[in-house]
Amino acid sequence: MLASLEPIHYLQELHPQDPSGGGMDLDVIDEYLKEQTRQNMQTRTEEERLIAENSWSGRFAYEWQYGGTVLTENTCCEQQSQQQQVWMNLPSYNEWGGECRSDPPPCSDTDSHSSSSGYQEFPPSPASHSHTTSLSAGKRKERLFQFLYEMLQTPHMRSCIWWVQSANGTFQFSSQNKEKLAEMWGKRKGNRKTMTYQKMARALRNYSRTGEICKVKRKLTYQFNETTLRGLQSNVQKFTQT
DNA sequence: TAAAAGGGGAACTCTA
DNA sequence: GTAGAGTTCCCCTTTT
Repeated sequence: MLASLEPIHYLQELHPQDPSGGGMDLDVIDEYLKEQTRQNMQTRTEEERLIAENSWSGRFAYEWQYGGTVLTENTCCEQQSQQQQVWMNLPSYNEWGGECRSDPPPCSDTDSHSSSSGYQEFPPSPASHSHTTSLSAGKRKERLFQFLYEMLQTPHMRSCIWWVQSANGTFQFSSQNKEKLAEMWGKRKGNRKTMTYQKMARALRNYSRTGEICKVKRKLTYQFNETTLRGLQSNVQKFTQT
C-alpha cells in the first residue's frame, strides 16, 4: 500500500545517498535542513505532493490520548503552518502479515528505505512546546512507540528511521543517525542525561514483553505489532475526520 | 579479532 | 503510596 504511494525511485531521485551512509556532520545538516524546510514549506515539489496524498496537517498520532486538549489554538496553528506533516497512506488490516515475526522476508521491497540525507530535527519546535503543554494539562505522556511512529511519518526523518515494510509495521533505524533520533527522544522526554540508542533500544526491548513492538532478526530493525499499529493508525484517522 | 548490535537484570526516576 | 513507563548502568552474548 504505502509502497505504491512511495516508490523507491522517488526517494532515490530526491536523495540519492544511502540513508545510513555518509558520516555527515549532523549538526551542520540539521541547521541547513531547518532552513531548507522552511523554504520547502512554500515550494513543495510535485513528488512531495504525491507522497502527501493523504496529507495531514500537523497533529501527532498520539494526541488523542491526551484527550484532545493538547494544543492551544496558537500552537496548533503554528505547527500547521510550520510543518505540513506528510501522512502516509497506511495499510489495510488484511495486509498484515501476521504476528510479529522474528524472521521477516527479505527487504527487497523496502518501501521507503530512505535515500534521504534530509535529516531534520523534528519537530521544528512543536514537540517540546506542545508536549510540555500537554503534560502540564495533566494528560498522558507520549510513549516511545508513538514517537517512533511519528518519526516514521515524517519524511525528513528518513535519514534516521524508515519503513522497511509499512504494511506490516516493520521499520529500521539508520546506523549513522540512530543516536540522533535517540537524542531527540531524550530531549522530548526532558531527560536529564543524553538519550542514546542503547538506552532507547533497552526501552524497545521492554516492548517485546508487552508485545507492542518486537525485534526482527535484522540489524536495527523492529516491528510494531498489529494492535499497536492499528491503534496508531486509527488515531490518525480520528484526527483526519475531525 | 574488533566493533557494533542485541539482550537482560536490577535499581532508579518521574508522573498519573 | 502505587503502578506504569521508561531510564540508567552494567555486563554478557551474538553478529558483522
